[in-house]
Amino acid sequence: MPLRFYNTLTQDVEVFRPLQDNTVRMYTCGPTVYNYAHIGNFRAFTFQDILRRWLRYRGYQLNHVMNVTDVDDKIIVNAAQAKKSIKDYTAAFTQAFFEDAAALRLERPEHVAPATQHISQMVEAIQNLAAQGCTYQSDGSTYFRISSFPEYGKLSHNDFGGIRSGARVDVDEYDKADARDFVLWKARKEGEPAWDTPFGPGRPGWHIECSAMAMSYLGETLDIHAGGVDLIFPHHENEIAQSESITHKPFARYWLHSEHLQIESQKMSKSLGNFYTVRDLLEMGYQPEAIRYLLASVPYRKKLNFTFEGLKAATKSIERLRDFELRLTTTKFPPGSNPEIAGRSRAAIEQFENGMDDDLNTAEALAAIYEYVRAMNTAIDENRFREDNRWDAARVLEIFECVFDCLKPADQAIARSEESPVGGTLPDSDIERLIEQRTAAKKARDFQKADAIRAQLLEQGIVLEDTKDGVRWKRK
RNA sequence: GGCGCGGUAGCCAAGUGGUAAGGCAGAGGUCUGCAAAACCUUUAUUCGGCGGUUCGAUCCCGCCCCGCGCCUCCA
Repeated sequence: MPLRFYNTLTQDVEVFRPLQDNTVRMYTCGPTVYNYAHIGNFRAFTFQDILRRWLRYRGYQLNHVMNVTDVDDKIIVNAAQAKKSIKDYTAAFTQAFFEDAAALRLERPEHVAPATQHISQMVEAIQNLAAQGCTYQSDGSTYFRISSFPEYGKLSHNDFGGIRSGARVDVDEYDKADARDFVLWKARKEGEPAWDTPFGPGRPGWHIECSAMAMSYLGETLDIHAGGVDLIFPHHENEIAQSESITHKPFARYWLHSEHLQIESQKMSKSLGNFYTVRDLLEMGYQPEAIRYLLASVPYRKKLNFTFEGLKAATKSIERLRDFELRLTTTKFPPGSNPEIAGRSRAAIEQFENGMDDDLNTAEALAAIYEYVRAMNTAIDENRFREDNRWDAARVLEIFECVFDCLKPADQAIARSEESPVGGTLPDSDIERLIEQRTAAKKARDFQKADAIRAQLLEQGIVLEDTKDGVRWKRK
């Protein structure tokens, strides 16, 4: 089965094919840098990362643009409260965002587009819309006239036909002709940043940046546009209205939306205090790979119930896979290759691929890995695993890592020094020497001394495992 | 009210018209000087409830109950 995605536009699962040759032109809605992004935000960004990685695994070249909204109401308010310039304020949170993203091993898109660096493209887009009669001005602001776009509502599947200007709209509340009209350009206000334009000084409305930047980097029709479900309406609906009014062509062919993350079955909110950032969780001592694994392990269209129990389970799951990888690389196997193992490896890869191809069903893909790992552990226990089968197993783990990227530990020196400043980093040579001493003690049947050495190493975060091929150790 | 998503074992979570993947946790066991790791067995006669279609439904249809999201800024 070919690669398929659920398309919000058609409400159906569709086979994916890029418009032009082998390149996928993709636009995703990035962060608004008014604060630290929380793990709910990062669920969406992790989904986008998984999407990127799987597209590439499937042989596509990527041209991915992500915007950074660096001017909006909240930014203006927060920066003022922090007594910082907009520029300094957003620069700090932009940097923090990419630090967190790096901790979660999110690939950097080919283009990161800050809104304030693309004002001219937005101005051009608005002028184009004005020329086509899709806009009007009111009190110095420029609005998009929704009645000029009959298809409005096709993404969110809302029927706005019945709602006409004046019908149920409180005309005093807005300066808009129709309650659903949205602002393209906000009139200048005292104390707010503003740019001079042919249609007056002011700053961009939220939606226009995505249309303008997406089309300037990727052309009139994108292959994929992705974001969180909360963006379907009005943001993406408005993007379609703007873009298609300009080009009269489809703006994006596949619309992919990730579901929200909930915390302990509740909505995430500041008032409930259940609002976690990546750095909150890292400070609690959780591994970034575990956060990534947890966010990636639940298929993106399903609500993800974040719990600490789940985060701990993710940590243990990764440990199991790491232990398997360690066993593979440290065990001595008889020479040759067992064709049964090779065949089982190919089957695991196929199952993994089938899962991912099915609208990025990561749960299915993971099941393939775990079933495989258990089968291989059994094969090793029963001495059916051969030297050359190492490469079969390594290939399976490699493909897993292409997507999940959580086996290689983060910089352990840093992680450990934060967690246990006393413990420090014991050099490998010291560890090896202590292990030799313990082995000698064991040989002399001095188990008390042997266990003391093992306990001593454990205090340093070093776990020993006796195997028939000798002692294996790992950092906890 | 409109639009949309979901309710599967203690927790997380796949899935199919023919009788329930996987992970974590729990219990028992094998192995081990003891551990660790690994493996084995075990944990849903049952998939929110009630009807219907069908030889047969967790999966299709209807109704109901519950949770969540969007409809204003929001991943």
